Amino acid sequence: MENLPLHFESVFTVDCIIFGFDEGELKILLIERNEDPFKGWFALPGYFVENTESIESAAERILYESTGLKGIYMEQFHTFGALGRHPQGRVITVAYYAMIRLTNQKDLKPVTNNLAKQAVWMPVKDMPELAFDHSRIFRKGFEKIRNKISYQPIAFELLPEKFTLTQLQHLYEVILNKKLDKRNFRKKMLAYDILKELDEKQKGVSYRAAKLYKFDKRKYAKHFNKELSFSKD
Amino acid sequence: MENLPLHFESVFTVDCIIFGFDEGELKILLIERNEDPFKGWFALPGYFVENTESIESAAERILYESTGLKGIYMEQFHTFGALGRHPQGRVITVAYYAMIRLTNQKDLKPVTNNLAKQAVWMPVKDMPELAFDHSRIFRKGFEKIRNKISYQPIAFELLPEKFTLTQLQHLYEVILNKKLDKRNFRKKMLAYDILKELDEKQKGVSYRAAKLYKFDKRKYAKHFNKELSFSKD
DNA sequence: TTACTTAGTGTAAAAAATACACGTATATTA
DNA sequence: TAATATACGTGTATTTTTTACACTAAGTAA
Repeated sequence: MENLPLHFESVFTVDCIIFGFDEGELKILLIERNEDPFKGWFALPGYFVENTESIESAAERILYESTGLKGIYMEQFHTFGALGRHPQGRVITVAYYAMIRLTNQKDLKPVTNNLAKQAVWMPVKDMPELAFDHSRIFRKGFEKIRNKISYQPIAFELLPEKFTLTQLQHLYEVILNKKLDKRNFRKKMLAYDILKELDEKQKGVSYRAAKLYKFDKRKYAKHFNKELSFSKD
Repeated sequence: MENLPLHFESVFTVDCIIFGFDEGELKILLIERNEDPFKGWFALPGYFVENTESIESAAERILYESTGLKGIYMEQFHTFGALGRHPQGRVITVAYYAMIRLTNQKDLKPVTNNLAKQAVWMPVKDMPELAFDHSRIFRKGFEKIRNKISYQPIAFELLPEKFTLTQLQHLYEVILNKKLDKRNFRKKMLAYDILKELDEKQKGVSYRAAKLYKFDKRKYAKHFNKELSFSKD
């Protein structure tokens, strides 16, 4: 640390768009701020990055502290550093998105701490205006995902481990905000060859039960030449 | 600036991959470092971001200081913040790429200053190992471009203002690193409807001269719903 | 005028995306 | 146990996009 010109230092943070899918709705995790500035406003979960951790570690830590979850698909999508985005001074923010499985929502206890009065799962369609420039960050991240999902199936982490093709289609429809054709959707999804058909059917529905499928990471990696995991910076 | 927890400050910089296309080769601008660490190594042009400028401004400034050019297509593509990427301490780097027109290369005087002994246009195919983790940054940026160009025509800034379709095809071939079919390439490129055919032919060739075309920003914006310019963070 | 070099062009085949409808299985209820 | 209601699961024809492929035309140079 001897030669670095320290007068160039800036405060910087990680903010996270944490997506969940519950009751047929796409939701994101927001905290309600308990401190000025923007006291009482909703904001993306975020935190300062320590000088002893990588940015990914910081993002993982925030995800963990916000949801108690680890090992989640997470992707850095943009860094925001406009002047004036924080009223108290220059702050650089690296933004990530993550997708998590909301089925055991009971296990997920959104944080309450001195900064956050409460944390809530907010349906994307009901999003209020957020603190700082977080609305803008959200829009940019959401657009990225919408874009990406069109050519790369990345949404499985949002579903329960076992899911039906109809559930998967509903998820796509919510993210893309349009109706999809059932037969074409299934054809295309199966053609990706990344799903494993199970010998099991869904339970507890009052109509013909659908087959369950699992996401197959091995096949995914084979076809998309990518691991579904953190990238190392 | 009153309440920000300053002990979270980090040093951070912008690095730039500046592409040029010259003599049928894709090149990037590198500086040869004149200072430790990595004295004598080649590195991406980069600099510290001041607390009084946005990240984009810093990137523009670096581009200007490295090449004397302004108003160039530039895109942020990733932020690198691994521990240990700088031997003297924690440094966060926001990476951009830019594409510039190398035809008036005489006007471009790569910087010489105390940090940089010299600046050179290095053919991508001859890239040496770079200082810090710059090789990795370069690979990531190059991959992004290669990816993007496949579905969005962004390479015009590399060509002279007026160019032939064959020149454009050569550029694509160099970036994608594969031969393309002439008829299919032209068909597809013209179908984008972003080129303006000029009433003019190339000069000074010892064979049949080809028609010249111009990139049409208006049409581009119309089709891709995007301005070819800086985004404001 | 001839030789040389690149420009410029079309069509057929294959692959991918889209549009579209009905019989089947299961649970519920009358 | 029969009727009803609900979502399941499937195939084909059409259109669009992508790919493969080769020759004549124009201009320069000798």
